[in-house]
Amino acid sequence: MARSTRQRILDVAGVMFGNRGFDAVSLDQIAAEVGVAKQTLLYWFSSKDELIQEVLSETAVELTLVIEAAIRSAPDDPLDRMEAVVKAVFRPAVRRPSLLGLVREISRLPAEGSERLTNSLRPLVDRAVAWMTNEMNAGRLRRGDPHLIVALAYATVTGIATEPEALRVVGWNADIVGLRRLRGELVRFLRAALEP
Amino acid sequence: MARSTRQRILDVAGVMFGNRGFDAVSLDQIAAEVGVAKQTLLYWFSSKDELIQEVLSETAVELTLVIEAAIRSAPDDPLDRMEAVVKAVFRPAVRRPSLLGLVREISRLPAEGSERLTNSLRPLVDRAVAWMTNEMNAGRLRRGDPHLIVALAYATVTGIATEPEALRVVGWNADIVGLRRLRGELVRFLRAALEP
DNA sequence: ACAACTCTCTACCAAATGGTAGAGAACGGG
DNA sequence: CCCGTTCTCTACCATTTGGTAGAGAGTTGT
Repeated sequence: MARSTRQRILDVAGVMFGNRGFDAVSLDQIAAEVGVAKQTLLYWFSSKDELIQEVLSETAVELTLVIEAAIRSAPDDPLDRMEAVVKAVFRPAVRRPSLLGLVREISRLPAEGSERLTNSLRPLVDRAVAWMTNEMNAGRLRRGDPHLIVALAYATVTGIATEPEALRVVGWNADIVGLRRLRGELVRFLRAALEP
Repeated sequence: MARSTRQRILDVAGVMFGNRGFDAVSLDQIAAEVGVAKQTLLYWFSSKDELIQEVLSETAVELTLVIEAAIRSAPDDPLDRMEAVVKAVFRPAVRRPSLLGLVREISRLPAEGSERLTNSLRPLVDRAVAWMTNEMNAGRLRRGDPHLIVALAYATVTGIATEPEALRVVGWNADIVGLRRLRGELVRFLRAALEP
């Protein structure tokens, strides 16, 4: 088999935790989905808590890489740059809806566990805040509290990507056309919200 | 005791489900928090599923009332009206952070259960979409797909109100000053996003 | 006073949970 | 060939889960 057992467990656990929540998914269910015995999970990860820790830090790394790559190759204009980041995150988030669902799971984890995760994402956040402050001072973004604006933009993207129910209520379809329209509307929404 | 046992159970269950998720909370824990035996819960609600159904429909009714009251007494200008609704939702949502957390819980429930809930909220959504369409045609709101704009505004409000972790990462404090600043920033964000 | 009803309790139960102990297959290096 | 390591397994365990059975206390209507 190409991917190692450990990696397959991480992948499956990521999807299941992200979609249904940490407590709602049992080790037996994950094992069944992977196609191994539960004890194989406990060989690779000494407990359920360690498993989700690994899943979360893998997710954090993945998101960080995607975002940083998007920033590096993005144009200089702040709104174009924001658009590039949103599009970069949107692609994997839609292909794997559990991705951002996992990030949201953090707030439900015991404090010690979530601490590590938020710390690993903090540099990214700090950079975003500093960058936004600069652009505001340069008059290229609407003025406001950069910390809260970053949080609001994050909340918008994560919220819309993790709540298929809300989208279903307004009659949205998850086909390719629907996805493109959603992404376009999301980008325009954020552009309007951030324009000076 | 003033509030009936049934009502106390509903209140406690609402808070616990909203904060920690349906599967993470056991009937024993709810019963202990209420101060009764688990079997008292099962006397009032024949199963855990029925309990959360009741909690959710109570939440839906509460939200609907709050929003409709805000709309009725709101000014005519669409942005002012939107601001009135956001402020009206923000107050109970902050006093009881589980409120919007519960709404998010819907997407993790079995389809049949979430169906009823989304149906009970649908009239509200339909009215919002129709209203937004009118205002767009009158040139008083930025043009766009009204369905998706409604979903995006909802995602922003719900996202920001249900993710204390995200706010902690950007150094936000949950005191009264912090709350007012957050509410102000949220309203300005949405205003900017919706302005024509 | 008595019957009926409302409400909460103790005592259980089968199933599922996260986790332990340890056997055995597969395999590479000496 | 054999020995140690890596990996996955079967068998088991204590605890917790949602849920049942039924007793008994309090209240109400007649």
